[in-house]
Amino acid sequence: MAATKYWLMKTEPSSYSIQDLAAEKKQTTFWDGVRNYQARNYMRDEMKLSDKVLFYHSNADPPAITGVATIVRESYPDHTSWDVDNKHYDPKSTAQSPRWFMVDIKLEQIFAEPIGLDQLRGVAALRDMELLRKGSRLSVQVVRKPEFDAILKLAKKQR
DNA sequence: GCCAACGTTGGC
DNA sequence: GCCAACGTTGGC
Repeated sequence: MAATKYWLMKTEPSSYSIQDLAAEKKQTTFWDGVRNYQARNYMRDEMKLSDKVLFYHSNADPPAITGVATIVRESYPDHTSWDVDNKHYDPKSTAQSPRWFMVDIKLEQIFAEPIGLDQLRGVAALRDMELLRKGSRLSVQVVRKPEFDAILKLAKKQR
């Protein structure tokens, strides 16, 4: 069995928050709307069942990691990409030849307190974390295991 | 609302 | 294939 990989996925809570995920019937959702090739490639090629995902709220006050989810379905075409009424419609993507892909995630835990960017920046173990790099915009990012562990530890400490 | 940092598009 | 113009992201 392949080693568990760790990821971070961004969402604007005004469009979809971790509370929305918690309110889903089975606390699962499909991660639609990604329209960036690198982020797509991560989802399509590298995300595997039971990989862990840090759930990040961007454009929030404060921007913060709010919990953890896990991959419960590996990549399949993002059907919203050929839905003309969808906000993320892409005329170049069709059911016959899909351009965009998504995965399903399931909520594992909501942190008692969101871990804000400020707090993350203060942690030595996270010095090289992609999220904290200036100009880091990618909505699906790789997280190293030591980084993931450090964040879980922070989440525990503040309970 | 500003704007730096990116990614994409399209003329050449 | 270059690169200017444009659009988007996302912290502040």
